[in-house]
Amino acid sequence: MVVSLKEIAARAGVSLSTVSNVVNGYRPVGEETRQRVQDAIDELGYAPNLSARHLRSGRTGIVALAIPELNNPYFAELAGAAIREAAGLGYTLVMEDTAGERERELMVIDNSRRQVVDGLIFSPVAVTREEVLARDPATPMVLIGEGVYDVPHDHIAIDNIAASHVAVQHLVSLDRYRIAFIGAQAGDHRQSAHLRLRGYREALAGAGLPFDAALAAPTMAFGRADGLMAMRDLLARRQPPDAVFAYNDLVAIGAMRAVAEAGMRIPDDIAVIGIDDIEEGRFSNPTLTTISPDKEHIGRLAVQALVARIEGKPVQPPYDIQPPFRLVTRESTLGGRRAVRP
Amino acid sequence: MVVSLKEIAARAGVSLSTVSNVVNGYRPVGEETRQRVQDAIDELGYAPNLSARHLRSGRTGIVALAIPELNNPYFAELAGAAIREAAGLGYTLVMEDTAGERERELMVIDNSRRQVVDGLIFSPVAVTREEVLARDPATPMVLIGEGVYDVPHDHIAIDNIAASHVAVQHLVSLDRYRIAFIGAQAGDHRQSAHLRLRGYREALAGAGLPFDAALAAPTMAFGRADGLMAMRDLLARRQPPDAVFAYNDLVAIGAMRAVAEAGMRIPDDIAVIGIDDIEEGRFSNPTLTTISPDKEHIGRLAVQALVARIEGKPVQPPYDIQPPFRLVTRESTLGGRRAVRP
DNA sequence: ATGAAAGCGCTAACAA
DNA sequence: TTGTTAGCGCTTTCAT
Repeated sequence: MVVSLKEIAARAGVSLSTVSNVVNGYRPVGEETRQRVQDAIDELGYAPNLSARHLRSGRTGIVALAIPELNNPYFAELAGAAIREAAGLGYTLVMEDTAGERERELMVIDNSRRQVVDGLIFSPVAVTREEVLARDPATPMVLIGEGVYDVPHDHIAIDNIAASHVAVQHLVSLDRYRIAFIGAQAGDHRQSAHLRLRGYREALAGAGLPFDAALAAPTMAFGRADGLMAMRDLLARRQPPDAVFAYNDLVAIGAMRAVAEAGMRIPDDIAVIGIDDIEEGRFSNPTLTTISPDKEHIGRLAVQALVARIEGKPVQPPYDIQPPFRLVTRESTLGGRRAVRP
Repeated sequence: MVVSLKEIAARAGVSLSTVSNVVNGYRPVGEETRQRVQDAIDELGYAPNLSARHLRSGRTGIVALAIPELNNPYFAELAGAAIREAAGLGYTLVMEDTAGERERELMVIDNSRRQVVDGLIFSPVAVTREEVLARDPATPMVLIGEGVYDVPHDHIAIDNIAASHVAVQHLVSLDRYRIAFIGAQAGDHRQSAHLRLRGYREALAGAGLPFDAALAAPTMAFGRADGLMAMRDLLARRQPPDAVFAYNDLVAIGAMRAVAEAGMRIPDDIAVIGIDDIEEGRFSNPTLTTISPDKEHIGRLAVQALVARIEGKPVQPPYDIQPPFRLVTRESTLGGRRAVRP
């Protein structure tokens, strides 16, 4: 049996608006009245009808998280944090999988379609800067990860260049000199592939190492299969690399698989490092050295920033937050030391 | 600018209900009128207000998928299929992560909380049969995976016993005789752990092998870390197993990690098989033999069954569907044959 | 401090 | 085939 304000009002012998006020605290209510209403609510088990509330107030209490691949554990882990934070702030988070396709991304940012969410956290892949600018800004949006830059939206992403520096420097510190990068992207979208490539080149230069275009392997996408294929190519070269910096952990895991297939050893023959610190890399053979962004932090921050916009907190210029990250060394670069606790 | 039915009606010179009818097709509309209305809709960019529609019709067009762990790639992959199917049927799917906690599961099945979803797809872990029965059946629910049995709800899950038979028989066919099972559950919840254990025992018996309780390792949960720990214990035994059947792929991967840590070889010393066929197992070292349920199928079926209930299709007794599965052999049981395509 | 009442945008029953 | 209208449950303005 569904209970509405009306039943509560009747039971407590007060008007609709009084009940509404005890529920929402929009205006003060006398202590004795409040108690009576509260009792009625508890007894009858009232819960507000969100659609009605929305129809009247214009808010749905729903925020969306649009990501390119639910399959990518990085996003799955991030989503977990975002869902929890949203729930804590009284919002429901719904996930949309854009598959990284421009079409679906456009659908997602064009919220006017159905005014069903109060805000959007979006990890863009294929969409252009112009398309983002053209968007109706009525519902707030915060960008995570891949950046579409120079756009009036909050943006949360690690410092890709700095992260790449750390990764490459780690490899250099291991006396590796033919360091490959897997995930060099061709097109001008997927900014972070660019940034990571740039960081890679800068770090090489900083270490006095030459940049060899043959070692910067482009991929179609950024999954395990892409890493596998790129690494096979690299290994087929006359001079294979002695280390690999992968765009992300998934690519790194694919690359490690290719090395194993080829009967070579990690890290003895080839050291491997990724970015993301997905759980998978803590249990792979060998375990994967990686750059670990604080996913929990990113998820919470994204939701907080979005909710702040939705609720019209003092209008700030768009944030551009770079959450912390750290190097986590494991077997794929440090070798034989078997970890006791992964 | 948000456009409502009223604007369309005005622009097309017809009444509200006519516009509503061309949008929803509830009653026929004259061809010429329809065209005029459609033009207005296209020009003005009308999209229905879902909250208003819901308030009136009692339907939100939202279905929930409640799973114990977003982090488990099995569920992530399943969710992808479910989201697509839901979208195809005109529903939005929202995900809830129960973390396998009884509290959160109870929240989820008690939809009266806020009548915000039309139906629920639920993968129960901790909740009891009685708690499911006590639920207000007003909004339909379909159960997937872990079963709470003898309950009036559609249920979709592979035949756990048959799957376990196939797994164990595969190991037996490899001349393994000390076959361990990791994931034997103590409590009476998590039915499928029971069923898989039972299938394991039956298959051993069928092969004329003794059941050794020391080889049926219980775990706290079913993640990589659980498999790792259980396998370490198993390896510390005087007589370690020569094969392992793991509750799922995640557990299997943890177990494989423990074997690697111990400096033993897979499958030479120990063969490993899991259930789920998550992508991770196609790229692990070694690649993981597994029982592959048709996740796409499960996801679609669950949504279809739910939507059928929601839309009040001819009332059938609850389905109990067992989607197909198949054995996928890889290196963790077949050894050295390096796959060319994983 | 409380109540009455006007809609939010839509669907569906009732009329024509 | 089309139009009119009564709410769905709630928030919020205007009275009291």
